[in-house]
Amino acid sequence: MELSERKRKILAAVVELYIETGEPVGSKALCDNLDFTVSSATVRNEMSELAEMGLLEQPHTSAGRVPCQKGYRVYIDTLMKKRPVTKEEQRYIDSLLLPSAYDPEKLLDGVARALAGMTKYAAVSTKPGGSGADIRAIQFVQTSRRTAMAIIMTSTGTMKSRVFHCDFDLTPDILRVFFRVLNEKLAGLPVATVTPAYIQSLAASLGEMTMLMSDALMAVLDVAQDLMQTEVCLDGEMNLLYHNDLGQSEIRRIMDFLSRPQELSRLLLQQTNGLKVLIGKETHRPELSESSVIVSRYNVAGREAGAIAIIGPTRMNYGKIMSNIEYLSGSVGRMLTELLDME
Amino acid sequence: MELSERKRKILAAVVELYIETGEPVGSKALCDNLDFTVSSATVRNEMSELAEMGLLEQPHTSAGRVPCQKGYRVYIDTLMKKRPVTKEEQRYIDSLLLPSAYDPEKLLDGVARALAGMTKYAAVSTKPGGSGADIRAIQFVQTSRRTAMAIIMTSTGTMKSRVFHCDFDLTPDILRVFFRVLNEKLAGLPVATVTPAYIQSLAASLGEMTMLMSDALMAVLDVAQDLMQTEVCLDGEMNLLYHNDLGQSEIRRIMDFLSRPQELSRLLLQQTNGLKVLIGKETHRPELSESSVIVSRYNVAGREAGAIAIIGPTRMNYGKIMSNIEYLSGSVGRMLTELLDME
DNA sequence: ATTTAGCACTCAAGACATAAGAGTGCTAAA
DNA sequence: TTTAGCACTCTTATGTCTTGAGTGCTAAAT
Repeated sequence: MELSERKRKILAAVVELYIETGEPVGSKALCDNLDFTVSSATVRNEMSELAEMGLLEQPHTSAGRVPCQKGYRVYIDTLMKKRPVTKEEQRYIDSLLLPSAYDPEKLLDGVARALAGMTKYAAVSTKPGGSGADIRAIQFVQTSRRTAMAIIMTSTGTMKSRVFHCDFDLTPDILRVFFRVLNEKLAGLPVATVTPAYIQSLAASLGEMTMLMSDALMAVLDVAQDLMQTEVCLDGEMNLLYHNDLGQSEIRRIMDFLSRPQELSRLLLQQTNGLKVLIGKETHRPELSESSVIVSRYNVAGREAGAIAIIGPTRMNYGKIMSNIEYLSGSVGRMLTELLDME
Repeated sequence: MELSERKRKILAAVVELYIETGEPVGSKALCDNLDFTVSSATVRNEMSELAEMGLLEQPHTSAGRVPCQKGYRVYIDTLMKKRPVTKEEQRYIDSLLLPSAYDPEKLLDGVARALAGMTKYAAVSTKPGGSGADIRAIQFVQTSRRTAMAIIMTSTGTMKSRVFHCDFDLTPDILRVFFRVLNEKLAGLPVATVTPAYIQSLAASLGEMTMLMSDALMAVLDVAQDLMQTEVCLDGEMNLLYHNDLGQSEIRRIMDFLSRPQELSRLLLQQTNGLKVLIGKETHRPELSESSVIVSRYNVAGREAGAIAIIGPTRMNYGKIMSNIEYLSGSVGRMLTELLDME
């Protein structure tokens, strides 16, 4: 069936009214919200056809219509007018990000917090993966008689550390050896190089020093693998509690999903193309079959580096939130790119 | 009124049965759970007196009795038999903590996670405060042309960092100056020494280097203040969603409280004396007036260093949880003390 | 060929009544 | 002091009725 201009307007009005009020919208209420005048009967006929087309649905016979997932999809793709971010919002966002502008680790924490605060939904951000980063330096600092901390700094300004324990007393000299050997061998290499196999072969090549260094090597391997893992920042999960279109069990399912960082980051990073909206089943995650995800990849130096997203009920103000996320992800990308360019 | 032996037994039985089932307990059901035989009428009389004394209450006229907060208090103080941790539980706890045994930062994350996993309530732990720690060393690592990272290591094995930006290009030589000057001035001092005033005076004493170092100084100050702040680790907040004696709004209030780390840590750290149970209003926090907090201070080298706690509904299995927390806090204290002794 | 008015129909939600069941409190006997 | 017995209370579940919102259909109007 064709989607006439009038149907499009009616669909848009239904979606917008429903998003605003949360109540199923009836033919009468809808009449008052159209920019042309027709009787409620006409609207009823149109709505009934929209329902047939699978764009609207009725909670029960004598209720108004509610957009179903396909309806939202059409609305977002072809009907919605994007509301640009206001100057105030821009200023607000910028002011939230500025304090951590020089630290990529903290920056993405800040992004998640800002996003959660602005949208009142659950917000996620992934840190720019270690995949592209090189090892800049490896530091060792003694923390007690037999323990020390290995710290890897990367070219992207990320830093990770791990405390490790040796079966012999450490001395500044030993630490210097750790430092010298490992920086000699690893500095400048991509983090991804440091695999268990690589460390193994490195250990083998050390001759009589192998024993001395094995704990340090394991620690460095650990840190490197930590660095390789995409880290996700989560904020505002409890915002979900305040939306009463999410039922108790619905909330639980979302929270369950949010508590699995690998799956979460996979969902976000398999998206592409900048801004994307996943409505309910489009997420292909049973836990999210009644919620929506708005995700935007951010680019660092022209390459997709990470993603930021919000998760909330299907009924949300897409226009506003999409523009917010888009602006935010642009800002983050720009900031990170600048950091990189400053090298 | 006196609390006769029989009343004590009845109170204990009511509390235990209620904790187990979650249903108000009636006189008849109670008869079957007493280690002596009396008629339900007798029990009724006793219960009615316990109610008068403010230890039990009735949700409504024709319902059984439910312990009220004072009732729980008496139960915990004088009636409850502590259930010692089983060997299995010990092994389980130990296995959870061992991986991060050498890293105080991660250890307390692990504790919160373990506690949340075992108890199915929301768990909190505070990291051993920087108050007692000395600065062991300050490292500087360049992260881009004009940014660098300042890292402070403390005597307790804690490490914090901050990226900062300078208005001039950094060189290895400049970083070496940062390193030399700041370690000379600050290494060995208690972290608490590094106040804004102290940094100010330090800056003043640097003569012509003041300009060069001001960004680095501010970063170090920032890190030091970060270190001084008690950090709290939170885990298992969403466990609360699964307890149906907590209503929607109740959960929200608790979550609200949990999201304010300063208040949370204050509540925990103002407790003393090892293990403590705060029932409802005893917390003196309106948000927690219907929940209980079980908190245990842990000692490092004989001094109260931090605290671990769980927060959940008033109706919880105090016996089991108290012994778990006690064991856990003992373990943590021991581990941290060992770390310290290894210096 | 559309659009509209009118009307019968459906269904959810609220109000109200009723019945069942759990548990108490009281009284009087043991 | 304890217990049996019984009346009483209050919740919860169930069922019925009513109301109102909103639809779908039909037939008239444009």
